[in-house]
Formats: sequence, C-alpha cells, structure tokens
Amino acid sequence: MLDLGWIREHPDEVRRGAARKGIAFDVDALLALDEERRQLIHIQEQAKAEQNALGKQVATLAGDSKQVALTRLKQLKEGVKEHTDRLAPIQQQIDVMLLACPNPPADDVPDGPDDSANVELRTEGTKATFDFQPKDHVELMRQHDWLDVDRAGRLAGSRSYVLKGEAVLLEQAVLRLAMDLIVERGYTMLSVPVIVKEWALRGTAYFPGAEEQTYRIANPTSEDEAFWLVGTSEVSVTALHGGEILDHADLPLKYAGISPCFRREAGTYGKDTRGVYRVHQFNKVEQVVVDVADDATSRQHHADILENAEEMLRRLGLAYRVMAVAAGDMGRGARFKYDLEAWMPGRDAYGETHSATRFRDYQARRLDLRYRDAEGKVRHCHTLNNTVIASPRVLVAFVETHQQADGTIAVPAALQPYLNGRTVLGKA
RNA sequence: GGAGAGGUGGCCGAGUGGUCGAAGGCGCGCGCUUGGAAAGCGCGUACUCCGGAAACGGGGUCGCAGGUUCAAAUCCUGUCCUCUCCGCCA
Repeated sequence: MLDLGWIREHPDEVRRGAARKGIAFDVDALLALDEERRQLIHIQEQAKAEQNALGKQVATLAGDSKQVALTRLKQLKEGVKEHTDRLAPIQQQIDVMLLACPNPPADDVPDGPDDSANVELRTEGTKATFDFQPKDHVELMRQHDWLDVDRAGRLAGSRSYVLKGEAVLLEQAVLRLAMDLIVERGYTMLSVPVIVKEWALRGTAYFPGAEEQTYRIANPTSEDEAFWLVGTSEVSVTALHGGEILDHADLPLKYAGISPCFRREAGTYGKDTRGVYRVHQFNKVEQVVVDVADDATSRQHHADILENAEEMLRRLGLAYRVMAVAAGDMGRGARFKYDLEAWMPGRDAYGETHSATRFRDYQARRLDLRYRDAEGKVRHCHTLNNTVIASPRVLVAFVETHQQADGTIAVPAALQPYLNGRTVLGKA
C-alpha cells in the first residue's frame, strides 16, 4: 500500500502507474474521500477537545454550574458521535481503496499488458542438445517408475502427483542443495506455518485479489478470521515481523523459508496439464530480505537475490534466461520483477522457475513492518523476495536436461554429495 | 475437549471510574563528576492522526472489537493470544 500523504502529493504518478499496470484506479475519488475525511476529523476533534476540557472540570463543580456543564457535555457527545458515524464509512472506503491502489512500477519496467511483453535481458548456460530422440519429463519419470499421476488423481484430483522412489530422493537432494546454498549466502532458514490468518495475505499484497487462487481452511480455530493455506512461504516469512518496530542495527533480515505451497490454479484448465509443471502442491525454498527504506540498497538486494537463484540453476547445470517482467504482468504490489526461466527441452521452451520481486515499502506498510533508523526516526522497511528452488517444477528442467540416450539421468557434481555420491539416477 | 490464571511502555512491574500515556525499577541517550572507568547525581527516553512553514496546539492508543458513563487501563460483552492442570495425541 502507498502512503496516503504521498498519494496526495503525487496523484499523477499514481495515475500513470495504475495505467501502466492496466489496473483501474480512481485517484480523484480517493483524494475526494480523503479531503472529506480530514474535514470531519477536524470538526470532530475540536468538539472532543472541548469535551475533554469540560469533563475535567465537572468533577470539581457542583449544583447548577454542574448541571449546565453536563448538559453541554451531552450535546458535545452527540456531536462527536454524529461525526464519528459519518467518518466510519468514509474511512472504510479509503482503506479499501488504499489496499487496491497499485504500486507504480519502476521507470525501467518494460511497458506491456501481459507476459508477452516481458523482456529477455540475457540468456545463460547452454541449452541441452541431444544426438538421440529426447524424452519429456513424464516419459522419463515413468521409465524409472518415479511418477504416479493416475493414482494421485484418484486420491487428490487433477494437478496432483505422487513422486516415487529415487524421484523423492532427488527432490530432497535439490532442496538440501538449495538450503545449503542460501545459508552459505548468509540467510537464516525458517520452517514456517503454511496455515495463516488472513492479515498475512493482505499484508503481503496477495489479498485482495488472489482469494480465488488460495485454499481456505473450512474449520478454522478462530470464528471471525479466516485461515488460508499459503501459496508460498513468502507470506509467512515476510509477515513474521509484522507490527514490529525493528532496530536498524538488526537489519537487513535475510531469511529463507522452506514449506509446501498450495495453489488452486483456478482458471488454468487445460493449461500445462502434462506432468508436474503446474500442480496444486509443491515444495519451495524462498528467500526474503527485509531492510531499510533506501532504494539503492533495495536494488542491490534485488541483484543479490537474483544472483543467488542463478547460482542455484548453475549448480543444477540448467540453462536459463533472465526476464524483466512487463508492467501489466507483475501484479499490484511489485515495483520491479525479474523472472528466471529454465530451459525445458520437453516443452522446447523456457519455463518460469523463479520470480524475484522488489516491493519498496508496499508490503511493509500493509504489514505495519517498521524500523527505527540511526536518527531514531520510525520508518517502513523495504521488502524483497525470490525463489531459491521450487520442486517439482525444477525437476522438469532437470531430468529433461540431464537425460542420457538410455533415459538415465546424469547427476551434476554439485548434487552428488546429496545423493550419496550417485552420478546417475534411473534405470535404462 | 474440560478446569483455572493472565495480557499495561524496549524489558520488569504498579495501577478497580476523573488529577493516568500511565508510579517505581531495569535498559538506553545526553550532561555533571573522574586521570580514565565504575558508582553517584541531574535531565531525557512510545506510537499514531489532524491543523501548522515552523514553534507548537489538539485527537487517539494500556492485546483487539464493541458497550455502559459527562468521564474507562480500571466496569460489562465478545474475541485473539499466552501460561498451568486434566484428557487425547504425531
């Protein structure tokens, strides 16, 4: 969310930002409400001030003068109540609008309505080439009896999967490699709740908007606030310090969450249905940075979390490209977003495996996540996040890239220690 | 699931209707003292909103949301969270 005072000062920037993102937002309506709100507050507070002053005298008065004061106080009370009642719906509308107001994209974000306008910044690694007929990940995993989609469907419906045998060991090896890498880079691992209260999703800017994509818990422990399954541990990790005032000396916070992730994938019928590319439940290591409100610092962190993810892909021996996500495709909260797309031979295309987002203070304001700077001033933090690794999607690129003529999978050196020194997986 | 206790400032902790944004202590900051330090002494130490160029003035906040009252940290209701005991349990 943006600071209302800042919106007042920069209505054109807000208007232009919303337009670039293709999000309808009526800045003028918001500012009109704000104007009305401030007028009401002013009148109401003057009455309150008189009420307080007179109220203090009441205790010392007696007889007629006391009766006069009490009568006046009753009037004042009614006046205050009237203004409070008028203020409440206005404040509520403002709150709703503020939550909906998009973060203007940074100047260097490419323009465009959707992912077709994403810009390829560079490609890294060499796409795998084969002197045999390569198979896609489904064929490969079936050959090794690593995947059971049919029974998974019976158990849990479409977009479910059962990993089996060495595939499970492979997945765990990849996750372990990811954790060791990110710890090596100075991050603290967190194992976090995946069932969270609604404020955490609002605070990270998923709500309002992503309710349709999120599983809701049917029997929550609380009657009045809904519980939801997170689609990424970004939600739990970023919201971890929500409502706190951190000390600048403790910043930056560099966390990495590991958790299962749950996504309804509503509205994607028929899209990416083959194999384990798009599924309802997966496992992910996610990096999150919380630091001071400084754009240069944030940009540096953004470069760093991008590099961490690139190192992960390098260690897995995967070719990939770095994309600058277009304004219309980056979501309401992002200021700038990089996607990493790994080469997937079976799709004969790059497929998204990582998403690195810089928010400025957009999430922190919603989360009330603040810090005290060196001068003692309280400010909202900046937050960023990026995938380290998400499985099983990365396994698509992995097995398709490292397949050999007989269908077995060559294990890159970096992963071998996590597989008891195995250099090849699968059976011919 | 049953029974009970409690949530106050960075921390500990007092406070059962007005003089309480809140005693006292700890911590922290500044100053005095000292050869230097400790001790000691003094001063200062929450967040937020509105008005104002500022100085400053005012509103709100004692888990959260309502209610009673001229007036609520204090009374009432609901709710969230924490702790203890019993039950169940990976």
